[in-house]
Amino acid sequence: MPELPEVETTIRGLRPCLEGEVLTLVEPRRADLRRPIPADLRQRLTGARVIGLSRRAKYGLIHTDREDTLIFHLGMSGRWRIAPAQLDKHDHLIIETASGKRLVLNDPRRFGSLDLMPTVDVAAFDPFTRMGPEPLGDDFTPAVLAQALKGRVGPIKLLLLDQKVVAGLGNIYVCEALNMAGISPIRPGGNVSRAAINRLVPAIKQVLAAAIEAGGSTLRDYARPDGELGYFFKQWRVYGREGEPCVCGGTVQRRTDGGRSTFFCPACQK
DNA sequence: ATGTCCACCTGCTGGC
DNA sequence: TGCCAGCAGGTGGACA
Repeated sequence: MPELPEVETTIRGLRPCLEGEVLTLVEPRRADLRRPIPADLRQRLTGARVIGLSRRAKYGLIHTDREDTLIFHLGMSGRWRIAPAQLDKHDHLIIETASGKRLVLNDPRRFGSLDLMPTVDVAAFDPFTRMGPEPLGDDFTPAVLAQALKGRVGPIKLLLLDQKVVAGLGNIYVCEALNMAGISPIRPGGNVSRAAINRLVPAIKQVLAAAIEAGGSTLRDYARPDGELGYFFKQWRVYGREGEPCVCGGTVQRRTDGGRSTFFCPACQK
């Protein structure tokens, strides 16, 4: 579920449920996920009004009129469920609003996180202080990426997964963008030509934008009252397609880099 | 600073 | 049918 496009569509899906709403119940069901859940979360959020929701990289932010911001990360398996028929054992946070909306944060593997910061201090949230640019922002340009890759010897695939280089990409979209740009995942970062970087930056923006588009429709499915989980759209070119044809006519292969699967086409990715 | 390995956790699938 | 290895969209700490 959760790379940048999934977090973005999650935020868009949560907005109609939360924006302008007063939180009447905020109930953690356990003390920790990846990190401890702030002990004062319930006290600080109950009675507050949500004034806005936003996203930074793969983090979702829920801002309240008490000058607090709830920062959530979905890890590998996190998702929000809207108006669930009943609680699941991995529902770790329950939120209810004055108008009767009910949401739960579900995360079986518990690699996600919940943090609460004064809104004015959000930029100082530790993970944010080390992050590179938003890939969909105007300040993520070929020149900026070229500077970040300069002199780096690690494979480009792993560098794009490094949130300090660019913030929000995950395993799927890195594989997809490298295929779109015709760049080998194992090419050393500093060895990616400027022409290739000029293809890579728009490829990243394009694949993320297309995924957000698709994610929007899937989230509507996901929010259905019957709880139908039809949200796992796939129109990937290489990810999960080992042995299948690439658009170039080559065959998609799979390898392991940094302990994670890489899907790529050796015929067109150089 | 950079690169590499690994731990964190549950659930699912495929092979025997 | 059961068991077990392997794998899954992420992050960050330990170590060379």
